[in-house]
Amino acid sequence: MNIGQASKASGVSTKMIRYYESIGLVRPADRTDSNYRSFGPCEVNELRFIRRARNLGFSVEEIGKLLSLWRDRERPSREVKAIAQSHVADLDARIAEMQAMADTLRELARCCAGDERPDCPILADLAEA
Amino acid sequence: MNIGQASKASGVSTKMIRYYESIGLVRPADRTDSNYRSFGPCEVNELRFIRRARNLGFSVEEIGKLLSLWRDRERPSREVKAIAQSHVADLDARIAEMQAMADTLRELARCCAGDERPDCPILADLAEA
DNA sequence: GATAGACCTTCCAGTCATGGGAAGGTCAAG
DNA sequence: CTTGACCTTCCCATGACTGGAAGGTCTATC
Repeated sequence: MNIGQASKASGVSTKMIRYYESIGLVRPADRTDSNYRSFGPCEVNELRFIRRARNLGFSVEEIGKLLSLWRDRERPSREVKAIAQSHVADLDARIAEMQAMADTLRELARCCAGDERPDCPILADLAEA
Repeated sequence: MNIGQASKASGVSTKMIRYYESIGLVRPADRTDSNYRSFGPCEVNELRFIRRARNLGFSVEEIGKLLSLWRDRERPSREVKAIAQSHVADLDARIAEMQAMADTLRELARCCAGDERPDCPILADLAEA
């Protein structure tokens, strides 16, 4: 399986596969005689794992930890849960922050006529708040 | 007023003031004989405006539009409202995305014993979903 | 007037995860 | 044997910053 096929099978772009290898997130792939990367089902599974973790918003650093726990059949689930929970806390904090922004802006927009007149509470707020 | 004082008065770091100037978000500041930037109350107000807009999550590009509308006393509030509403929609979309991630992870973590045993629904999900 | 240290200047590099593209090697089908 | 679809490495760009080096300037004190 070359990199293009591994990409299709895993849903990770070829660019990203090379990048993950370059930063050490995955082990360097085997090479064919002509220096092409060669992937087996095991490597493709790892790439899929990475893609799913990215879809859940984990950083590459967190994924590194999750991967090594995944590879370790003796890992305590406690460690995985801790990473997940800290990530959830992180997500929640960012959600709350953005929610506050959206609420403020919605309120300002609600008070804005939104017509041809220049009076605008949104700009007034940005200028003087 | 030199850049350090303008920074304190506006809450925008000196690095950022220079950056905003370099990308053309604000007009190049006047210079003293010794080539120091010189700011008046008007420029400081613009910087404050920018800081508040950033706090509401507007991108630099959006802030550029807001600034030029702010400078234009004849602007129709419609245009400002449109920018604000499109930004709110953007925020809402990102919030929904992160909320979905957080919900999924919370559910997975809830099902994870989080003890010394290796069985972990979080890793199982990442590996097989 | 010398010196210290707190400013200022420009420029260059790094962050994070990713995409784009150039220059060149390899492979399979026609 | 050519074509075109792969692959390789390399560097560059993104957005919105932060950090630092090298060097000029200002102000206060000795």
